[in-house]
Amino acid sequence: MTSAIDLSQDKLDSKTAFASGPVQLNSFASFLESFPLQGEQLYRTVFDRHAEMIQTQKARFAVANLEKILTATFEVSAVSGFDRMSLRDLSRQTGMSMGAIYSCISKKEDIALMVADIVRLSSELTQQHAMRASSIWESFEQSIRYHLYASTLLQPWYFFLYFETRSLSQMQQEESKQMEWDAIDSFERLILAGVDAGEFHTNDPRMVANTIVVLLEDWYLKPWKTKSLEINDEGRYELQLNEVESKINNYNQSIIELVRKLLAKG
Amino acid sequence: MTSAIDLSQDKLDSKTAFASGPVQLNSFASFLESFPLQGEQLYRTVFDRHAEMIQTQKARFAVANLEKILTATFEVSAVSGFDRMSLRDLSRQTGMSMGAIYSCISKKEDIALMVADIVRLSSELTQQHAMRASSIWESFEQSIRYHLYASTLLQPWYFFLYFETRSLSQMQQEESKQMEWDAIDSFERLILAGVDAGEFHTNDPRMVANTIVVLLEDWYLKPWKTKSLEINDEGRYELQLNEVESKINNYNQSIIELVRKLLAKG
DNA sequence: AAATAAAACGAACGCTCGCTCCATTTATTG
DNA sequence: CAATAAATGGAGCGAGCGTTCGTTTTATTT
Repeated sequence: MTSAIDLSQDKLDSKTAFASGPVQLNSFASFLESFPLQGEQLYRTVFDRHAEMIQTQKARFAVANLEKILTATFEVSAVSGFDRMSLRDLSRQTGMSMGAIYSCISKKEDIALMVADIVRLSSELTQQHAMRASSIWESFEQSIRYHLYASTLLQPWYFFLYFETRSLSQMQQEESKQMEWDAIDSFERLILAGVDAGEFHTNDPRMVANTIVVLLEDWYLKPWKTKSLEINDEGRYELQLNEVESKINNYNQSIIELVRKLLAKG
Repeated sequence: MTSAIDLSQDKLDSKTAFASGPVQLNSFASFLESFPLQGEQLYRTVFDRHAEMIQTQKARFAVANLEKILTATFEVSAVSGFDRMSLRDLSRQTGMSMGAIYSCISKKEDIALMVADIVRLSSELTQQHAMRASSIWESFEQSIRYHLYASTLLQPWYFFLYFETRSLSQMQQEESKQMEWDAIDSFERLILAGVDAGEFHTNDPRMVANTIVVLLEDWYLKPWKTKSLEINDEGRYELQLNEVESKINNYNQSIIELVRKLLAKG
């Protein structure tokens, strides 16, 4: 299903994994066909980037189990928090034994580390993409769209990192904060470029940049605001892809309109 | 110091406690002189509203200890989260024995309950106040100002509730969500009234309302964005009141400007 | 000053946690 | 088929948890 660029190799080098073609932003559907961090590939990436802490050798097994573990983690800890989730809960929820779980991780904290790593990777992809646009305004639109698409697809991951940062080491916590700074900086730079080019006008570029970032966060932190974004039992969006597509478009359009007003001249 | 409307009674009825005079919004300084949920009065309110779960009888003792407990809770759990904070941590931080702590609470969860209750109370005060303004625009300004003042004074409380909701019961979690809905609804109603009156124009009143609420949340969730808002050892703002005053004014002004643009006609 | 009540103390209890281990069974691979 | 890897499932470890309670200290009243 979906993209399925399955390279079918064990221990794939993580750097080459993202040399895949450019991500398409015409629609969420085309994004799904080109974005690498999803489905089997997503968990394979987790496996590749954390091989040293994983005892299971064959990617086939590890990938399947990592999917179970992470999915269950999101389900349980969205309600009660990561700290309150015991590995016995996790064992029950995944249907795996403690032993099986501990052959995919070396300690509980590893789960949080994996999530943090993937979100950071996804954010890097987002940042990289933004540099490709031809005009400033297009760059704006693409960047916002990419943010929305990626954080919709990886919503539980983004959500988890935001609320469970404090389960990570201080250094990791700082890095998460830095991700927000980077996002704000990046939008601010765009705005300043637009002001210099005479396309925009604003007295407070940082405030506008901050507003955008905060609205983008709101999208994945409070999915209940735009309801019915629940995923089905298999964690797929396909069944209601049209619906998701239009929700994203609406929210995207709202942000764009808002930014347009905030940066209007005169 | 500060307001000090000390009624010096035990078991004061909680409802009469907030019949105090109207809250002043001319400046943060005048807000501090009129807002009831601060200093001794704040902890007395906690005591009054949770007397049934508190063993300590004399308000004098309970109030002093509640202050220690809550202050320490904010300090510890801001770093490591409420779940990771053990009552032994709390005992160390407060200098109180386990027994002393347990004569102010009946179980750990009570601490989170107390915080949730105060934040809800503060939000209610905010909502009530907004109804007093004479013009729509004034109502806007007052409401935003009140939000900023209250959430600055009670920053650790608001912050704690946001990040530790999942330590509460499902019902309490729903109530917290409802608080956000109410805030958005309230701003949306103001906007719609302004549109009807021909003062504002917008295609998406809810988006504007949501943006305001999210920016107000950002203020107390990410104090590091506007730095140097740290309170001193005694938890007071007085030493740098001028600085706080101008930070709030700046942020308030930024929001107002933003809203003005978003609701501009033509 | 003595008597009474309230508050503070902190060792101890029962329990759950993260984590390990291992004999056994099941699946995969050469 | 033999050899290797994965998964099972539960017993068990020590640590640390929230909570209790008999005792001691402090405060208040008589």
